[in-house]
Amino acid sequence: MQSSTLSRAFFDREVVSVAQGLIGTVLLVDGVGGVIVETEAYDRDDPASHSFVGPTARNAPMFGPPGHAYVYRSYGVHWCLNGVSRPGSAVLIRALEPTAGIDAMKLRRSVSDLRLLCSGPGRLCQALGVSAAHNGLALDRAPFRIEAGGTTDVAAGPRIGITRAAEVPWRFGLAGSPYLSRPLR
DNA sequence: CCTGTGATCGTCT
DNA sequence: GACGATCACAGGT
Repeated sequence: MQSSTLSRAFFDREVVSVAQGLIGTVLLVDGVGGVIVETEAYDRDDPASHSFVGPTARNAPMFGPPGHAYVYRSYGVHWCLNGVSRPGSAVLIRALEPTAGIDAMKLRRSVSDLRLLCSGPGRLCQALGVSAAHNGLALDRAPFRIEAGGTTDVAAGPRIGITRAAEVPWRFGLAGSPYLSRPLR
């Protein structure tokens, strides 16, 4: 029996609900990945969001159809993966609990500690091999796969690494998971 | 455990 | 020309 995968309709909802709902699902890229344990929501009218300034070349996927990937480069070094929700909104995937393709992830990251494999948006993209080549691709077909999971233990807190709207509690995580990029009290 | 800092480059001013 | 939705490492507590 195959696990059900998330449909486009899942992403065509209010972005905060999507961010919360992604916690506990399984994200795979070419079969490599794990359980999503940390996300952040970014909205169209959100000063911290890349979409706040309106459509640009970089944020174009955020204004495209729901259920697609928005991948951007962070600090000139790292890649970060988002799932696009309604126009101008997206969910940043911040951390996974590694479960599939662990050897491949260790090789890509040159790290053996499971807790350091996918605990951060840049780290998980490196572990899963996500790059600009994935920008704009649909999340419900290869190489992506997101399997429905679900959890009831979602905690919230302020988002990380932003300066504007820093107090908005749109960071979500699996409470107590050792795979969070940072504790979520 | 915690804080500070350099790396590095695309994007927008 | 400035600034990041980050990471790794160094050093002090």
